[in-house]
Amino acid sequence: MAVEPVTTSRRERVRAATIDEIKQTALDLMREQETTDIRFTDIARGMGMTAPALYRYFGDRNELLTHLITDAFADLGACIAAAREAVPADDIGGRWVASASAYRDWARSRPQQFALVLGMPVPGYAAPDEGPTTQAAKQAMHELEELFISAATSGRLGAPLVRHASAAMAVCAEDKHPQLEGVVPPETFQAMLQAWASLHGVTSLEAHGHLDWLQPEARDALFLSQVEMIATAAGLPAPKAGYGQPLPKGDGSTDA
Amino acid sequence: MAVEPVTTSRRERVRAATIDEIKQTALDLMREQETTDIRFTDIARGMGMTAPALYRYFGDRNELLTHLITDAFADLGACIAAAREAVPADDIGGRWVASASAYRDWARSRPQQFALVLGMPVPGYAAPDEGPTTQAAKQAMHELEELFISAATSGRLGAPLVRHASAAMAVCAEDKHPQLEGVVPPETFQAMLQAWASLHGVTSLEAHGHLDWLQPEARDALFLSQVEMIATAAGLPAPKAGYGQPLPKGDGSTDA
DNA sequence: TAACGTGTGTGATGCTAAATAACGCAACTG
DNA sequence: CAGTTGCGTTATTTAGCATCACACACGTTA
Repeated sequence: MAVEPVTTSRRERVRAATIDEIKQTALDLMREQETTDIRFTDIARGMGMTAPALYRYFGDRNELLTHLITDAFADLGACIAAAREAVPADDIGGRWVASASAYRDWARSRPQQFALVLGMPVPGYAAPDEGPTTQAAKQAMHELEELFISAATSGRLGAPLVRHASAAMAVCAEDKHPQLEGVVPPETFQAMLQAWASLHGVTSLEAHGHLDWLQPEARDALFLSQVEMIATAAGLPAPKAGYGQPLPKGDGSTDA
Repeated sequence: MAVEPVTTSRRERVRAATIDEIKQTALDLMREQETTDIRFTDIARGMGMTAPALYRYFGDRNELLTHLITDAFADLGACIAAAREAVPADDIGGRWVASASAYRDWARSRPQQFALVLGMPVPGYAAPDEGPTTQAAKQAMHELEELFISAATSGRLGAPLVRHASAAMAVCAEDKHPQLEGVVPPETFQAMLQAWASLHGVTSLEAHGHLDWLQPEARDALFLSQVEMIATAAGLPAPKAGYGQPLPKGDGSTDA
């Protein structure tokens, strides 16, 4: 930890801090106003500045949103990873429940950011081609893949409920994970995608308010039973503590 | 079919046609521009009118969007129902595959409308309290419920993969379907919600482009295997034709 | 046939917010 | 102490939502 005097100039550090403050203010406004449609004017006023000043830091509104999206992906991935690592490595089922709960809690505690990354982006927002969003989405999902890969390599992954996979699926699996040929069969790859989709489905419905007619306890119960269903269908072992309680929550501490 | 001269005046009919044209133009623009953020100016120009004229028909942009949302719900429900009814009533599994495929096809063929009803609404759009959207969402989902209810009442619904449901879930189930107490046990109600969530998940990921990295054939395979997984987990019988082909597609003929 | 009234569309106008331009200020540099 | 660079400000332009006052057209009524 030697002092490196010139790697980052003072100006650069101040600038980085300002950028962070802009992004944080934008997120705060999103939560306050319950929308992803934030105004440069409001962000600036929230910081005691005027709108044009923000253009020194972001070329336009799209650029700010793109940064928020990539940050959100990284944060989601970090939350999932943290929740997973908080459970002993030999408790695959426990790690699955922890990861899934982190996914849900992240979405519930930041519905706007969730919409930003996994819903339809803000109107007028055009994702850059070969966008950071796509790449970052893969990275976030990789945290879930990690779980399946370690389960498979340690031989603790049972056969999925759907035991057949098409040739196209096998090609895609091999294309995506060439190093896992033979270790993770196509139907397991398929089951992993199913798990992601099902987890995303229940999370998405809840985050967007489509389950509001259920009592909160019933929503919790639905989520846990969904997690159990997914695990069973994917061949993941049961958690050692059972499916009773949501485990330590990965709440919003790693916020972008 | 007697001629009823005065029930709807000529003016009223012309007005209704104009309203339909406005909504259709708005939907066309959404598809063209691939966004839910449509401008009154553009709608008007597309009809050879000017923007202020639209305010004769809709109080403001929100009101138009609300109508589009409720229409979309009705259309989604109609597509699902049509696909379901196209399969013999005794082929529960076939009806499930048809319904799920209709759900997917509807979302794929109208990604903007899908985002409108089941994603996060347009920025700046505030859903009316006790909104038509919530009520219409229930109605659309009822088309899926219908399947489970008829399966259960005819005794062709097996036990779900997750055989236990919490007390809160049981309360909600009874609260929602008081007439089905005893016929549809809480764990089946829970399994139905799981099925909806899982179906929505894979559909949502695909509609929003998060599965674009898969080959189209692999996406089809993933969807079908997901449908099979859901059916198995929910206790629905297998379709008589097997899970091989997507069945007659409920494509976009009932458009709003 | 002529006057009237309702429904409908238009141009003019206000407002808000994104984005740009031109200018002033402060901090570091030699 | 002067020059450079980066940051922030006050105009200004542009675009779109929403409202207003006015004009036209159609159907009705005298």
